[in-house]
Order: sequence, then structure tokens, then C-alpha cells
Amino acid sequence: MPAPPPPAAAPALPRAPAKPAVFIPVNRSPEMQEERLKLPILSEEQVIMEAVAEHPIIIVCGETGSGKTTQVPQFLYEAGYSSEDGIIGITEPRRVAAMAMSQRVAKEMNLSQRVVSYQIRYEGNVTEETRIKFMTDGVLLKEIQKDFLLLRYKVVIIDEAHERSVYTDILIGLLSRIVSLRAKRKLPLKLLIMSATLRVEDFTQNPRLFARPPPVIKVESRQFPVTVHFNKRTPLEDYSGECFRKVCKIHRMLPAGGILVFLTGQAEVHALCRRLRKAFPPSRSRLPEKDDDQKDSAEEMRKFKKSRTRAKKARAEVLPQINLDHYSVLPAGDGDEDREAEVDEEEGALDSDLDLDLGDGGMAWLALSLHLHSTVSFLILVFKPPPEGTRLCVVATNVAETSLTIPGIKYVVDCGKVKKRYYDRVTGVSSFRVTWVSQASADQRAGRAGRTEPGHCYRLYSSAVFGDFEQFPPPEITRRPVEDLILQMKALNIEKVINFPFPTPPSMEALIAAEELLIALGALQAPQKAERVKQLQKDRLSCPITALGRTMATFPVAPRYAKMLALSRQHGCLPYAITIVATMTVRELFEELDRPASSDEELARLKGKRAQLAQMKRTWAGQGASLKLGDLMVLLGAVGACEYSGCTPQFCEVNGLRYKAMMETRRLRGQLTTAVNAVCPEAELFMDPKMQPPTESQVTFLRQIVTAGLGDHLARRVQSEELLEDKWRNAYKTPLLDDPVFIHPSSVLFKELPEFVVYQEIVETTKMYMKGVSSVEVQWIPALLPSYCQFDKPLEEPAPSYCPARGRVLCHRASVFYRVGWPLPAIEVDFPEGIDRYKHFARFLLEGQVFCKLASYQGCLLSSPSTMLKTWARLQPRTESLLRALVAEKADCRDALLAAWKKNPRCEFDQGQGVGVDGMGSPRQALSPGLVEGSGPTTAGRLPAT
DNA sequence: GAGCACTGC
Repeated sequence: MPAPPPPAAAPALPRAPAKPAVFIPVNRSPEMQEERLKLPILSEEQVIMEAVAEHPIIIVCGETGSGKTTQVPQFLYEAGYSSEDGIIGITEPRRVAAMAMSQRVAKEMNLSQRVVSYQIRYEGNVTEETRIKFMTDGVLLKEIQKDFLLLRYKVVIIDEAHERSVYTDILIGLLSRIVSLRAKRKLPLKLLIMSATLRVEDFTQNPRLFARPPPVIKVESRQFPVTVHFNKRTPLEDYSGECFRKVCKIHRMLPAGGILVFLTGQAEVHALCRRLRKAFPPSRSRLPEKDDDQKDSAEEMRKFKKSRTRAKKARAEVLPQINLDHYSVLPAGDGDEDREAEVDEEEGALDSDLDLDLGDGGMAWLALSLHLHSTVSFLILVFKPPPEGTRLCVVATNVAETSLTIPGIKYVVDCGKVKKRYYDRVTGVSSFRVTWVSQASADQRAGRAGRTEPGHCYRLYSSAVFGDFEQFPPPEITRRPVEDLILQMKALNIEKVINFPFPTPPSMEALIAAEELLIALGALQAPQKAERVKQLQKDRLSCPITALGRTMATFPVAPRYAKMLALSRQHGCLPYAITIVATMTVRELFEELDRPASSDEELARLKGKRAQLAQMKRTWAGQGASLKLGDLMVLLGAVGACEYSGCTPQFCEVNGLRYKAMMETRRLRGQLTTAVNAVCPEAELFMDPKMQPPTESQVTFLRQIVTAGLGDHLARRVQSEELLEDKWRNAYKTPLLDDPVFIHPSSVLFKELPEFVVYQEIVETTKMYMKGVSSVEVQWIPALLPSYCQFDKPLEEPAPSYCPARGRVLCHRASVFYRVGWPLPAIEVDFPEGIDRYKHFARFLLEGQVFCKLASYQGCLLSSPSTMLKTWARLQPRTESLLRALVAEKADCRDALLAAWKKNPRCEFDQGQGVGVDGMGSPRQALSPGLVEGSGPTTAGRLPAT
């Protein structure tokens, strides 16, 4: 392994590649050049360029803010690493970053956005002239589907690789192979992996990923220093209260500069904000008019005045003593914790009555809450510099850790906790838990204090606790289901996913669960039944993709939803299925109204909105057939109503809808409409803003479509005779869970309690709740979800029959649902493979049902055709030879028989030759036609539109 | 009878 070149001491080297044919020189205006020189320029340019020239793959390591994202593409461009036949591509894990970086680099280089462009999910400005392209990682992954070797690129840069987003991980795995394939073709591709922290072992010490470890180049940080302060003690419970005390202390005693507080959830954020505003009432001028938290009661006003008088006193006494250096403590492990501890002890006495008695150093105060669902008016406020003499205090969830950078932050208060989603690998149930962050996350949070000037980070836990943190957060790919990723990989013809060079592989259980789901959805070919036992292990995780799977892979949604889309080209269901899938993908369509209120007034307002939303949900769900589609009907109705009214922010506000989510749904519907049209142009789909509600029968088809997609999410109401314990009252049972699950109270089916339901997800809070619930008719289950049913022997009554349209033998079979053995009604299905099917087919053949001309021979037969159904031993020699011939030719249906005749016209029973056969079209199945052949269920079951 | 952090196609 080549040792990483030392950053500073490298000699100047000539740049490698020859000039390409067309090269747009960087022509910076004097102002731009001056502007650029003001920015710190990476001193490692020579080292990086030398490494790129020598190695196909290099890793560039440097903290956020080091300027590598904006500068490395420029170095490469200026060195001629791009032309019209191969450009520089940079991936980002976030859409805004891709867009903002392209704009910034274009500006710094004084080039048009036609040359330095971006491409993200719904938009982009890439042109023929584009030479540097910023994009999200998912966009590049989609491009690999169309052009596996990425021939449009000469350089690919994977930025923020340390964040280990699932797409970034898969890209790195794919690119490790693409680089060698391109080298073999003498079309070399350069790969740069850029990472903030030093977590590079997963890339360098992984021989399956990179046989030769790529060189690592470290670049200098451009961040301002942040002094880290640890608490001496770690509060066990009340970290919110600890945050409150720390923020008050900072505001009271430390010089101007924004404060950023990290908490774990929306409710906590709001609560702390309210408490801070009460302690230091905000300056009136800047709060948005609609902010419900700012309405101060008279009581609060009184406290405010009281605290102002004390503030003067506090200012006189406390401020002169405060010296910032006194707080300056070296980062963890340097043994300065005690000094900080002294500070805390000293002030311990003050802490107790901080709630009521606060001096604010004379500074005005603006406490704002920041989380994913913050309204736009709030966001504007957060990003505006506060007026002179006002201190900005932003209380935030994890959004502020990576997704958003707030300017002017000098102090960070870190509670050290984070709320994360956990998936049970076996059952798929998710829950949210608050845990300690990783050291890398804590450092990332601290770094938010050093964007504009040297800053301070106050950690509300001890350095010993910090030392026990995980070094890095586990990569996302190890923490969530991977069926979507596996489908994407199979679509790239990576069959043995187990051999894929993941930087960190998902767990075996997750891979198996993904493969099994995809098989059940029909996206992957099931291993042959005969081989199942013997070869199960071998076949596992190497099933090839089906035609249906390929279609599904082109839809940018989860495989369960992609299956729904693939099934929906019938009865005009596509526009509705697209809308339902879009809303299920966007999630959180409705405003969060359950937060605790700060005043009676607010409480009343929230109560009113909750009632209004509940009423609207009932309206959208409708009655009868429509209500049975349940929460998915609500989603469909909400989008329909909202679009009908023009999708205005006002409509959303009045009806408890999240405007941002509605806009996202609209864009996703557009994208899905395009995707469906691409697979199936005959559909001639378009987005109709005045979409009519589905008819009753359409609603029923939609329920069947939803059932087919969510088959592994089927639940059955616990029957009264099974009700042994009280905890099972109104409960449902699922195949994979021993414990009861419940319909969420926000569901429109909460009181309906249908016998069978499918659900979107189960979230465990106080109980296990199903969300996104839709009801299912029992007779649909064996027809739509045969892969989850174990079928009994064919029934004798009703007797097996011949289906002239499909040319096949049918029978009735009862079944039970897998693992739980729920009895399911008999439905008409294909007669199972085996000797009996040949016998029945032979009988129908002799009876003339298969080819009508044969019917006239019936009188000449020695015995009745039903003799065919006897055991071998009791067959007549003649009938036995017919059966043997059918078996030999594998002719157990009309098409197979015709094929056998075609192949061998002289075979024994060629009487049938020339007989006209009607209705030779391919079989039309219960729910087909889907978008591709075979996307319907595999049975012949007919579904009554009940 | 209710409390979900965050992101990409």
C-alpha cells in the first residue's frame, strides 16, 4: 500500500492529462478573482492533483468547511479533466447541497450555470455544455441503470462519504468495479471519495472493495476553533432542564453570538422554546404574527418587567467578571474537565432559581424552534441575521446537525442525545428511541459553532460519558430494510448480492428478508420448488429479477408500492394508484396537532383544528365502499380536494394539511406519471388537477391493488372466541408478531374494525399501532396473495373444470395463511402440477372440451372419459398410452399440447390437428393486465367486486 | 384513544 503523501511537503509536480479537444477556460473577472482569493484556497492542490494523476481512486479527507467540495472540482476542471465526451460528476447526499454547490462553484469560476450545473430529483439545469455536474447520490445511481460504465463521466467525486447514506454506499461499491471495467476498456475513470472525518478504514481496509487501498490525502480544516466544555456530571433524566439552565447562563454571561441548542424531538424543542421565552420575553418586532407561542399572558409580562430590573443589577455585578478565556477548556481527554467543573460548582447556587430570576445582560432575546416541520415563516426568521443587540437562540432537532447551517452561531449546547428510528429486523416493526449520539455526531454538532468565528460548545455530559460513545453512527444500510436497494441491484444484474462489495454489508437477516419479500411480490424468480429444500441456502440471495421486477425497479418508490403501480393499468385505476403511492411515499400529509399547548387559547385553537381535521378525514373517507379503502381513501380524498381547489397554502391551513407535503406529493405524482408512461405509453396518462373521485368499483379494485402490494402486512382481527386476555380486546394478529397490534386511533377504520386489514407500517409507542390501514375481503387473500397461502388438495366438489378461454384445467382449493393458519375460503385456481392434472386434461380432451371436434368421437370411445381419473393400475392400455404420451410431451394444457403437435405432427393423437382453436390470447388473470405480462396474481381466481 | 429524528430516486 502506498503511504499517504504528507500534506505539506510535496514537491510541485506537472499536472497530468493532455488538454481535451474542447476546453472552456476559467475566465474570472477581476472582482471574482479578488473574491475568490479572499476565500482560503486549499494548499493541498498539488498533492491532490499528483495523486489523481497517478491513481485511479483516491480519498480526500478533511473536515466540513475545508472547501474541498467547491475547490477540488475546480482543480480538476482547470487540469482538463472534463470535456464534452466526459465530465466531472459530484454527488451530494442532499438536494439543496447539490444545487447550492453548483451555483457557488459557477460563481467562483465565473462560468455559466450551463457549464457548472446540477441535477436533483425533480429538477436540474444540465445542458450540452455542462462540464461539472453536481447531483444527489440517488440520481447517479439511477444513471448507472441506464449506462453502467458511466461513460459520460471522466471523474466521479463522491462527497460526504462519511455520512454513509445508503446510496453513497452502493455507489462506492459499484464504482469500485466500474473503475476497473473502464480501465480495461482504456477509458479510464477517476474516482475521488471525499470524507469529512477520518472514518476511512471502511474504505481502505476492505480488500473486497478496493484490492489496493487507495491513497488518503488529508486537507487542512478551514473551520474556526471551537472550544469544547464538558459537564462534570451527566444529568440522568432532565437534559431539557439542563439545556435551559446552560442557555440562560450563556445568555446572561457571555458576549454576543447566536446559541444553537440540540434536542431530540419536536415536542422538546417547543417546550424549551416556550420556557426560554418566558424567562427572557422576546423582542416584539421580529416574531412572525402567526406564532402562537408568543402570546404572553399578563403574568408573564409581570415577570418580564421584574426580571428587567434585576437584569440591570446582574449586569453591573456579573458581566465585568466574565472572561471568555475562563471558559476555554481544551477538548475531551485533555484533563481540563475539572476546571470547567469548578465553574459549574461555583454557579451551582445560581442555577436553582434561574427559572424565575434571570438577568439577560441587557441583550434582547429571540428564541426560535427549528425542526423538520417548521413553517416557512419561521425558517426565514432563523436565517436572517438578528437585529443589533439581539441574541438569536435556535432550539433545534437533528436537522441542524447536517441539513441546515444557521449563520452567526457562536455557542452550541449539545444534550448529547438523538432520536432514531429502529426497525425490528424480523417483524419490520419500527419504534423511536432516544440514545446517545456518536462521537462523530457530537463533533459535528460542536463544529456548528465555528462557522463564522471561534466558538464554544457546551456538552451536557461528562468527558467520560463521551469516551463511551460509539465513534461513528452505524451506517444507514445496517439499520433499515433493504428491499429497495436489493431490487435496484438486481435490476443492475447483480444476482448474488451477497458478493457485492458493500463498504459495510447489511445483516444477513435483512438480505434474506429483502429477497423473500421481492420473491413474494413477483419481482424475483422463486427458486424451483423441487430444489427448494436442497438448494435453499445456495439459491438464497441469488434469485434473478423478473420482467415485473424490472418494471418495478424503474419506479422511484418502495417495491411494495411499485408493485401496486405495476398492477394498476385496469379500470382506470392508474391515476388513483399513483396518487395513493405518492402520498404514502411522502408521509406526514397532515399537520401535527397533538403537541401540547402553551396557553388555554392555543389549546382551544388546537382542539378546534383537531376536530376539523377529524371531520375532514371522515368526509374524505366517505361511506360504504369508499370507507373500506380506509386511510388510503383519506389520502386520496385529501389530495383530490386540495388539487381541485388549486393546492393553495390557505386550503392546506384550513384543512390541516401540510403545504410542503402536498407540493411534494404533486411533484412525485408528476414523476410517477412520467415513469408509468415510459413503461406503458398506451396508458397516455396525465395529471388531472380536477381528478374525479374513483367510482365504487374502482375503489374496490384499488383495495385489491393495495392488498397485492401489502401482502406481508396483512392482519386479522382477533375473533371473540380467541379473546382470552383483555389485552387482545380490539386487537389484531399478524403472522410475524406474537403480541397484539391495533389500528391507530387516527385511522378512519379505528372504530370499524374490519376482519382483515393491510397496513402501511407498524409503529410501536405505548402499543403497537398499524398506520395507513385499508380493509381486505377474505376471499381476495388466496387469489391475490397465493405466495403467502398454503393450498389444500383440489376439492372434489365443485369438481375440476376446463377453462376454454385459458385452455387449462381448473379446480377449487381451500388454503390457510402462512404461519398463522387462518382458514381461507376455497377459490378457483389452476389445477396443481402433477399426474392428476394430466388425467383431468386427458379427460377434458376426450370429452371434446379442449377441441370441440373431438366431441363427436365420444360415442366411439371404449370407456367414458372419466376413466382417465382412475389410478394407473386400473387404466385401460389405450387410455394409459394416451396419458403416457401427454406426460412425455408435458402436455397438461391446451397450449402445451398445441406446441407438442407443432414440434411433432406425427405424434399419437394428431386427430386434433387443424382444429380451430378460439381465444388463443394470453391468459388474462384476475387483476391483469398489469403493466407487464405476469404482473397479475398467479392464480386464475376471479374476484367478485363485492 | 393518540406523542415520529432525518434523507435520497
